[in-house]
Amino acid sequence: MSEVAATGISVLLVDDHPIVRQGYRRVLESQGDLHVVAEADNAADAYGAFKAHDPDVVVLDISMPGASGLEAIRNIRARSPRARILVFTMHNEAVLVKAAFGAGASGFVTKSSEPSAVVTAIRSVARGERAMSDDIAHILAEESLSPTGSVLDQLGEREIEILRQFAGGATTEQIAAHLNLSVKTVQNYHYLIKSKTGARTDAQLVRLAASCGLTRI
Amino acid sequence: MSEVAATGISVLLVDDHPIVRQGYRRVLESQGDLHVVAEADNAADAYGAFKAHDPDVVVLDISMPGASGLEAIRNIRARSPRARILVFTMHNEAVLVKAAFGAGASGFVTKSSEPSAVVTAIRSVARGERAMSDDIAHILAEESLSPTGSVLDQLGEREIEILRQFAGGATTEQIAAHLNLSVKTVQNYHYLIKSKTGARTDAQLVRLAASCGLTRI
DNA sequence: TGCAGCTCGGGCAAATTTCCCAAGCCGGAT
DNA sequence: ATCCGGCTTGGGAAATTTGCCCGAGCTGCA
Repeated sequence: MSEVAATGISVLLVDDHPIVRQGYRRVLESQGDLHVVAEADNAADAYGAFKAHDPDVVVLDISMPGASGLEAIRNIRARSPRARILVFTMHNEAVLVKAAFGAGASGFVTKSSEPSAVVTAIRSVARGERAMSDDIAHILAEESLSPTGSVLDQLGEREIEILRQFAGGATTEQIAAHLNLSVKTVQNYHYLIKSKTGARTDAQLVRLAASCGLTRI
Repeated sequence: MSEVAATGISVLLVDDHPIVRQGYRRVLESQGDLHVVAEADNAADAYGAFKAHDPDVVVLDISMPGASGLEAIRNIRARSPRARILVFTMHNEAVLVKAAFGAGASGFVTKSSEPSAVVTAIRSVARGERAMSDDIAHILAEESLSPTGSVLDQLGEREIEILRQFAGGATTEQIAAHLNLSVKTVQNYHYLIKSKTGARTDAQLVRLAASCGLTRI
């Protein structure tokens, strides 16, 4: 592994937009102590690049959600528990942030942050510290004060899975077949999810799922 | 106005993410002939910055959709018909592209394009040419061949309005009350819209509406 | 004039949603 | 060990909605 103090901080950049990667690369390299040693344009390639270059920090954008971003984090951490991963995305849902940290991320910075915030966060993460941008901290703080946590916290695993598929456009039959359940059970879940979340309409459910990063539109 | 050949191309950068702007700025300036003379972080400020700096090209990102991006384009073009605007976004829906050109954009490049594509597009647009990235051209070409144009083209005004409200989360009753229609009529529209668009599920309908910019999530 | 398409709504069988209920399971608290 | 609570799975029955067919009034256009 690299000696941070001696050689600076090596960074693996994961983002699905080439131009965005190039931009970040320039911003980071202009700092002097940050070196982008590799790039990947999708979650699947991220681990290969990580193994090949053993960077001090992985800066992972990925338009998220879906789960591919989270999977990439888990993927890397599962095999290299030492890995430092900084999530850098335009999304700012509390659920997403929690999920990212839960999956093993060391930091979470939104794109609305000052450019310097990313750089600072990378250095913090490289030192083994946790890091997040101010807006994320506020959102998390706000959320921890409100009695009602994230909407998804009220839902069980099965419910979340069914909500995801439903919001993705699947019919009740398709979901039932997919999960090996009776149509009736899926219908009941559908109803249960609506009551739990307070959604009165399927459309509201879809919007909810989307705003929680459960599905991308 | 500036002499392109003599002074290079001046660019106004509009993007809501500061770090992204900084990245683009570096990428563009490294080209030698491109100079970022101003930045704006929202559609509303874009025109002010345009008037103040009279750039050769406006590179406009804006997370879109909504309409704020389109409004910014119309806004600028309405008062400065000479303005060259290059839309640069991660969205690639045909409807959005058409809307952008319809609003007066000169070019449309997606973020999935090669970095060089943006630079090339900026130069083309500065010369007064139309420009678009390969993927956009393919999507438009594909669409022009399919008998079904944009999904929204098949829908009447009333249908679109009902679809918008429905996708926004309104119940059938609310829509009926809002538009002074019988619930039955709204139900019939709901059904009609589904058959016309081929959506089999309410969720699919919402996604469709969102992808057409009919509703923001 | 006549056709075509949008808007509006009735009707009715079939499907779905809405609730209520029960049972098995599992983990944590007593 | 036992009980409680929550998740998961489904049945049942009434209430609604959907899927499709229909007719009527209106407008624009050939």
